[in-house]
Amino acid sequence: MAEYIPQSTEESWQKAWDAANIFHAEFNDDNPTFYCLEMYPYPSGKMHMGHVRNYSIGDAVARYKRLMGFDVLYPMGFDSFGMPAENAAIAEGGHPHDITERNMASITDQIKRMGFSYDWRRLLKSHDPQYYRWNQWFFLKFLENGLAYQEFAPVNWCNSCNTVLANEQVKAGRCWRCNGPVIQKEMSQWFLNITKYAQELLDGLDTIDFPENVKALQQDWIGRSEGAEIEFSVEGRDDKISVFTTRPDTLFGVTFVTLAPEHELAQRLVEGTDYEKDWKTLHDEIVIMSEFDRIKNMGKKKGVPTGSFAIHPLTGEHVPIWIGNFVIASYGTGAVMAVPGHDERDFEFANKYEIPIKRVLVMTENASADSALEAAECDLGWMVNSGIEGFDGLYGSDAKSAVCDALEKKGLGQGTVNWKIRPWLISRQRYWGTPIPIIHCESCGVVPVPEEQLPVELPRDVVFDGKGNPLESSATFCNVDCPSCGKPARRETDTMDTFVDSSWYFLRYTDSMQNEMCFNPEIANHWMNVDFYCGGIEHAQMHLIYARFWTKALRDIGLHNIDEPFNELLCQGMVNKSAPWCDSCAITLNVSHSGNSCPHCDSELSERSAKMSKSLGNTVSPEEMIEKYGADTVRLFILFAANPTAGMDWSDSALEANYRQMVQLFSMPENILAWDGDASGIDLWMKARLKQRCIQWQEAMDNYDLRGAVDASHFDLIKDINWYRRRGGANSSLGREVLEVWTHMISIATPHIAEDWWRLLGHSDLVAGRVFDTPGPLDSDELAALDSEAYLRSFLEQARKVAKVASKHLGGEPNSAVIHISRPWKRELAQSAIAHLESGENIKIFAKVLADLPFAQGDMRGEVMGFWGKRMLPQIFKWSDEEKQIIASSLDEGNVLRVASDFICSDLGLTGIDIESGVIDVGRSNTAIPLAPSIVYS
RNA sequence: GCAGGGGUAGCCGAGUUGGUCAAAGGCGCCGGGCUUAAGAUCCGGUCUCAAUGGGUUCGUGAGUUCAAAUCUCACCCCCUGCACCA
Repeated sequence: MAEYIPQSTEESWQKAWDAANIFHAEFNDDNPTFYCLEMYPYPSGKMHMGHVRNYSIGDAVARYKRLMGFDVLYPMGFDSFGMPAENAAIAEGGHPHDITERNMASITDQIKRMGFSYDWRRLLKSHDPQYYRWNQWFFLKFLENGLAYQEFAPVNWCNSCNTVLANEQVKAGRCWRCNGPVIQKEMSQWFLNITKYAQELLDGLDTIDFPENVKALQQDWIGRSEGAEIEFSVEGRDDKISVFTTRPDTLFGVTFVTLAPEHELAQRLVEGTDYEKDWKTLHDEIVIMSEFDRIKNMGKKKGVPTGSFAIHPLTGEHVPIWIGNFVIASYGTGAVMAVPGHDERDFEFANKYEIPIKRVLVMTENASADSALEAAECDLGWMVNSGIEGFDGLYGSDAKSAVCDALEKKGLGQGTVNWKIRPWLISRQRYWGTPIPIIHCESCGVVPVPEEQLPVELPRDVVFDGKGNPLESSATFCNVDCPSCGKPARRETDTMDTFVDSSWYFLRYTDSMQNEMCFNPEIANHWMNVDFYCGGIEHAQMHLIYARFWTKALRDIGLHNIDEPFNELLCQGMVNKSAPWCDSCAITLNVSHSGNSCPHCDSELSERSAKMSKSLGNTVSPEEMIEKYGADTVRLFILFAANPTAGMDWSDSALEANYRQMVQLFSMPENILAWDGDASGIDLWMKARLKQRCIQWQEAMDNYDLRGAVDASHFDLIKDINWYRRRGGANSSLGREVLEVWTHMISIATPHIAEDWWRLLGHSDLVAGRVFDTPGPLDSDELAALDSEAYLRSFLEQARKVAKVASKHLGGEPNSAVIHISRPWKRELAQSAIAHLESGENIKIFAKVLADLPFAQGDMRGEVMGFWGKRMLPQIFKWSDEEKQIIASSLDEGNVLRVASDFICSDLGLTGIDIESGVIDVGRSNTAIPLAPSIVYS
């Protein structure tokens, strides 16, 4: 028998696929399309298990859709700009370009070894000038329509990366990439006004199939809050203070106004007064802090008075103006109307500085307006103490809009919506990214690079010394003539955030084999949007928001007509492996501590599953695993070990088990093709079972339940074949039929072995390039065959249980049995009860119906009625739909067992069985009920 | 605090339109067949008891129902994100 040696066959099948061009996606207007995409990977030098899992999932989906007759677009490429390559260039010398190309070549080899069905012709790489020129082109378009702009602003600055960061790239006050501290710095920067699309980004979430948690993350990030912008004038000055609040209904409770220390008015209010010194102290303390540290320190509320007063827009009251450390300049207007009676933070602040607290809401209707406030009452309530006619008694949104209306009439405020999402800062002071196509001219100012001069390419004559922006070291790059006036000018040296690259790559894939335009709108519209997008949850807010924004922005400059780039998003779970865990320190340790005690507290270590990571040392190299077991085994393990969205634990023993499964599968065609029998009674069952498994497999795949699909194709069918053989089946032509269908089913998860099978079946084409002619639905004969076999199997299971008990009583192994099928009236009873139930009647009145049935008359009445109440009533509900259907069907229990009696005897080790059915008087064996005959051994 | 997702047998994990559920499948473990033998494979078992039956199980407690892993309420715990956000 041939041996399973995937190492020697897999690569040749990969070459065969390649040579046959079967993964090339072509534009056919009439065919149904499917766009399957995995998140644009950064080309590190090595493929890791996360990649393997991601692509194994995507590839199975792509192959499935191809089998089902779709034109499948399934491309691959590299998000190849970014700081790791530049940092490597600084650390080890060399150039980011060369390092990137080297890494790409090596990871590409590894990806190809897995046999994924990509259309490699469409390969993208961000650092290709033919790619990033379009980033520049889009930027110019955005500049034209005002979506891109430059602003001098305080920004997040990462010292170790030497660049600014977008807000969402700052995690817990630290750089998302290097984890270094982030400080605030004022710089002139380029922004894209993503806030213009905030509402659409929020609404769009309802139209796409993203997981709930991703939707929640995006909603949080977009951060819509509805409220009012209200203007307070300042006593004795022309200045106005504009505040944003979500609670205009509490406006009458304002007892002070608070400004951010760096609010431009703050300084002017205190200048030259006694209050200036205190303000200066607070201000200086605040401005050096990162936003994160400020928020962290908000627990310690600090404030200084200004000595000035603001004028309440509706009542005209004068309230003091304070400066507080808890107000952030960049959020809203940098000023807060403080309502201590109904806001916890203001309550605390007012108490600390002895500012009056006023009740303007009550929490129950008609409650006393004078009751004391023990704490801030922050829920919605009924307005009281408004001091102006027409507000008291209003609640919730009525209260809010009444206040907004009043403000609007006076021109001092209006209802408005505030967003947490802020303009996207795209400037980066690094080399390895898309140069921003701008020229700074002393006389003309900021001049866009003319379109025909694109791309602005990255220069090679650059010094990577880790000091400042390397682009500034290139004279050839920086010195340029102004396109407008021709005088010497200087190029912008900022490059774009690399999230720009991944914001439209999926559009480029649809038409990446030309350099005339970014993509042809007709072609993009044909393939888009992405039907199935698979990747990690870590991109839930950055990439997945930017890409949605970019898609809408390109739509609005007329490049396509797609609203949302991704339809179904699947976030694959982590790949974990156990690592030492200290329960008392609550930390996971590097695997080098395995078997030792905790290095911190010396207590005993246990094991816990943790995300594979270099720092824990619990990684598994895909390369080694492929080398050892072959790509198909790794793929099978990955898909079978857990559902795509669940975390999965790496297990060497489970991997070995899957390898054995592959070995077994490999031998299947040879075994089956050696069958030399003729048609037999069990053939119908085998045919039906094959159809059933195929349906199960299709349903699972349609729901992206890859585990369920693999279960049917790689595990269940083997068991079915075994059963068929046990039941005497060996029909050679049926065997071939099974294999033909089965090969298609295994080809999506383990494509190489599927080709082995296909070749053994005598085909000269490739199964990977086929459309699957599925066996279709089950007919009634096939359903009956499934029923009778299911009945037989459950009978055997029961008979074995009983045999155990019986041998105790008999004092030895039984050698024969009498099987009593339930008496005919019991089946009739069951049938009428099921019919009764299914007609929608209440089961409780069935006893009356029963009393009129023919078999419940005379002497039998007592027994029948008793049996109904005690035994049959609960049983009716225990039967499955399938079993109920069998009972209602024409299945003849006695006949099924009689036909199979030889098989039953050999299976139970009996010399003979006697089957009694249709018998009225069965003596002591009256426990039999439909589908559960009684068995008496002797 | 708010939001989203979870808690199922030794472990992993399916199952949540109430009855198909003592609960799929995998791993582990045990027994048997095959084999000179090992591995692989095949068959069976794997909550519990006085066992063709009964008892007790699906985070905890209560409730609805003829019937609850599944529905309702409260609580506990875990993961993820947001957070003195105006």
